[in-house]
Amino acid sequence: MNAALTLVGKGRHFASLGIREVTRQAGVVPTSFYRHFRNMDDLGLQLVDELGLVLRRMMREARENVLQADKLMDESVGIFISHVQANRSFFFFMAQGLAGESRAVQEGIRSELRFFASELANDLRRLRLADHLSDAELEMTCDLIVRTVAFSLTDLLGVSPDDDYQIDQIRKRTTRFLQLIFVGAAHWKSEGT
Amino acid sequence: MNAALTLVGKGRHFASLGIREVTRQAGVVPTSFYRHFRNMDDLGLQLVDELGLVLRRMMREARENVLQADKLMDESVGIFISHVQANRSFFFFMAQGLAGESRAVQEGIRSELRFFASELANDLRRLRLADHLSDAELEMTCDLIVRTVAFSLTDLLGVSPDDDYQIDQIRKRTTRFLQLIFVGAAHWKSEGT
DNA sequence: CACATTAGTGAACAACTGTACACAACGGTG
DNA sequence: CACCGTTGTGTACAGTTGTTCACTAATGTG
Repeated sequence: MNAALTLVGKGRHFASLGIREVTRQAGVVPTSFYRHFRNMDDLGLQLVDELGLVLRRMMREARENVLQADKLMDESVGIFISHVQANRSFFFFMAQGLAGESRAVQEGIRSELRFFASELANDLRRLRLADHLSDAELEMTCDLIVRTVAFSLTDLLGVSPDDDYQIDQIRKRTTRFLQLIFVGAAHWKSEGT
Repeated sequence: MNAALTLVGKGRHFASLGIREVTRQAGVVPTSFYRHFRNMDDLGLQLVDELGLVLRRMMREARENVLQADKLMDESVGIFISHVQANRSFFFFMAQGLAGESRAVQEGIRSELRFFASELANDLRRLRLADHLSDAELEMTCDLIVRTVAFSLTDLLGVSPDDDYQIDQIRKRTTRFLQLIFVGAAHWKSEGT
């Protein structure tokens, strides 16, 4: 699994990896592959599970560090970006998998994102930051937030990890996106639908 | 190019396609490939160009059909969805390419999206729907809109094209996302930044 | 320690891959 | 018609692929 991630981190697409290639990178003979996985899709599914752990760690850190509501977004986006930097290959895999070739992997990642969104909704409720929204409205908002951040991932993975300037641009842009969404959510009811 | 698109439309990932596979699908001998493309990346780049045309057609249709501002979003999302249905393979390619293996293709698609966002900004200006926003703010809003719709693409491609119920769900959700963003944009200034 | 399970090995296979080359059919222009 | 640039063909080759099988090394439990 590490070998596959390494290759993905080097710019290869998961869908184009072969068994021999992965085992070669792992420093192991091709046949060993079958001791652990039935095929590449299987490997992908197990990677999705590990990806879930990575996302949960990120969420926990965000929960612990976001104390005042006014810095919520700056902090969260910052934590997101630092986790992406620290687990670049995983996030490459995630970005690829969303439109990947294995339906199962695709569905797995999507379900991780849904879970993330619903956890986020819980947190916002808990912090009493969305009292005027119904459950459905809050869920929609969180869904949009997660999607927006997930799309920023594509930007983030497109620039070199050392390019601090570009990364900062992405952070600012993402933060403004979230602010815009929050403003929308804050005034949602007043518009009526 | 059609052969490659066909394979992608069948669920294959572009990154995993080989020259022989594509030429086989095209009903042509492998060596013929080199008469038209240097390698698969080259083919990808030319597909991006064609994708640009598809997007432009879609934009034109939206411009012609969106007459009253109040139905703007319903109409636009509807047009988007019908174009996706009509050019499913192209949009598969686009979704894949965003996190694809060829940096050039990636950049090409991203630039198509940027262009789309800036055209959208022009249109909104022209319709006098964003008079209270500065150019930069409008651009940000349109960027977010395009991203949101692009992400919905992933949802749309994940369900069967005949599953009218699910497609309708996606349309409604996407429309609400856009409404939320518009509400945010409408109240943006008043919040201050 | 002895034993059973798990992880890794090496050789082998047919099938497939990208690419090179010299050659043939085609289509339009003079 | 003759000519030439473009597209397509057939053959060839070395390298890679997924998967199989019988084998050995490592591991942890009684």
